Amino acid sequence: MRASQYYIATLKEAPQEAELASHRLMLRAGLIRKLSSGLYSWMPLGLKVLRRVESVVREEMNRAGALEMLAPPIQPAELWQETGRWDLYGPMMLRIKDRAEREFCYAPTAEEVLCDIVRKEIRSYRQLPVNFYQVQTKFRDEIRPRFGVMRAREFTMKDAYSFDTSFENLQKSYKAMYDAYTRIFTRLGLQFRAVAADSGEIGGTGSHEFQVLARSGEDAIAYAPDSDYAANVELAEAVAPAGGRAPTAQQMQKVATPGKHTCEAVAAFLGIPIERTIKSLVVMASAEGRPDEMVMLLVRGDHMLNEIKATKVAGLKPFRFATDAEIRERLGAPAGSLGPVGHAIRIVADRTVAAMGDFCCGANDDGYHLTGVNWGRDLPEPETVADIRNVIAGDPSPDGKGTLELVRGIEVGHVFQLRTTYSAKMGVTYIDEKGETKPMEMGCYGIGVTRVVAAAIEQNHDEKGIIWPEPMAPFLVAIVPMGYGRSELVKATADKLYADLLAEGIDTFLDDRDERPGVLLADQELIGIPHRIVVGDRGLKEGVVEYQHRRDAAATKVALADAVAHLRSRLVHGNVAKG
RNA sequence: CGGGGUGUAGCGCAGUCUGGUAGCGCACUUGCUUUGGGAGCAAGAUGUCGCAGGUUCGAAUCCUGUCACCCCGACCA
Repeated sequence: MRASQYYIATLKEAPQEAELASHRLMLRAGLIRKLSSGLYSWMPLGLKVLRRVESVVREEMNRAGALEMLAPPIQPAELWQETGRWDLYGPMMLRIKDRAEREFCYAPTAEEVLCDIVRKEIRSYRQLPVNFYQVQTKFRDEIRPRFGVMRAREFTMKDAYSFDTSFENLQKSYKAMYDAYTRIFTRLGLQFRAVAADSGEIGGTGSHEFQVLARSGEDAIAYAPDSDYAANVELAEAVAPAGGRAPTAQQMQKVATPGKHTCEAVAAFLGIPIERTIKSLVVMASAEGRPDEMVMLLVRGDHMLNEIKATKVAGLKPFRFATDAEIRERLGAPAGSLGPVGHAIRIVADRTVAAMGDFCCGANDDGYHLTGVNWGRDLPEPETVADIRNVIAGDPSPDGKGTLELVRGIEVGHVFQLRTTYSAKMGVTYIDEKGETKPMEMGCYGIGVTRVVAAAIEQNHDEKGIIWPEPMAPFLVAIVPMGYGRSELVKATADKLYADLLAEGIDTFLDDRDERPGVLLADQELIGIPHRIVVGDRGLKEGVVEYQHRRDAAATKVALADAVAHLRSRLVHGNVAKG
């Protein structure tokens, strides 16, 4: 492609709304433009990147035996009512009505539609397994869209749905998708990790997320460097401390802690390690049909409550944090001075807390804390002991191999074993060898295609701009002539090289714009085409052009005659294709 | 939804406190010069100052309301 026939939409300065590096660079490089909150247009250059990502995804999905199809993004309410998700999905779902006042939604996902297709189409075990996928626009009316296409409301998702005759076969399909995802993200040149995940509202049993590692990631991942354990912090198990309960050495004492309302402040004030303090969080649980019950959750002072884990404790689904007024009324003290001693509300202690001795907690008296507190002596043993905290770096790995480290990640893919959650509700059945009707075992598998683009930039950029991994680069090679409009020799050489590279099947960009060299080079670095050839009179005098990879610190001279061969040797195998 | 912030030319911003008829840089148009790291000179075009109402002789500026967008928290590919 020649720049003069293309649309280069680079910006010197990014619009002020963009904070994150990938968002700024996508706007500056002219890949996307915002239409409205969470809605983005993909400009020609950006779309080219998106299409390249899609093509890798398609190739690997097809290779794994999945079949591409396409379902409408607008779906009738009735299907969603069958699974109950019309009500469950809430405001995230964009609902619309047609002229006859019939209700529809813009699909946030497509389990129902695929179930509907399969229940109508597939009758026999002989037709199974099947795995249908599509690359389709989804809409989720996010509470807070942000970071450009990273968390947009409208986005492109590759979603796949597998149907099997048994759990065992589902696991095979699941494994095939897991492996396909691994190949996809590997091929795209991303640093990522597959991690065990919470399956969330979508339901089902097993689930893994594919997380691109990036400091700016919204998710926290725990992994064990000494093993292959990796899990989202939402899920990562905090194991009970080894060695059991700490021995008792102190008497319980009430001490004044004026104005100290956080564990950190209390620990510093009393001169004790924060690991000896306990944080008391008060929630209101509203289990079915019963009035709200106040429950106190205890985690160690330096630990964080994990709300997802806490929700899994019996009787706590759902819960909300108690208001200050509720707390004062029942416990007679404000939130910063609470503790489990001396009242009758239900206590849920984190495993670590249950193993503590001589600890420090609030005295339920403003300005006072208790020290030297011990379970069984100063207060009853906790009613419930559970894992309700986030793991922290240094915690033992749940698989017993070494300790955990934490990194941040961007979730670009998610695979689920749905089992028969949907198929049972929607009557997605088949007839087995014995003539019996059974629900199909279902799996679903998503990749945020548009998010992959943002995540790749997040992981591959420098102060000058984007550095595309070759498999998703909009072009593989950029020819930057110094004085295309002034030097016949430069023009002729650049044109010839351009033609030669195209003839080799190498998707090449020739920047033939009548701009100053600084502009061309700066744009080039911003756009991030991986390989660059500078053609100038200066080099041509010696019969050379300059080659530089976007990651190289400096250019190297290459004889003009060898330029094409040189590039071919630098390109990653398999990436040569006409664009 | 709670907390914070911003809306002035395509983009980045000043002007608002202290009302007086809208400005800077980049980009854009024309011409000349320049040309290996975001050019120089000259001339030019571009604004319902987010929207609505109010106060005032006069409002970008003060008041009231409203909308949009962004950032921090709960949701997700």
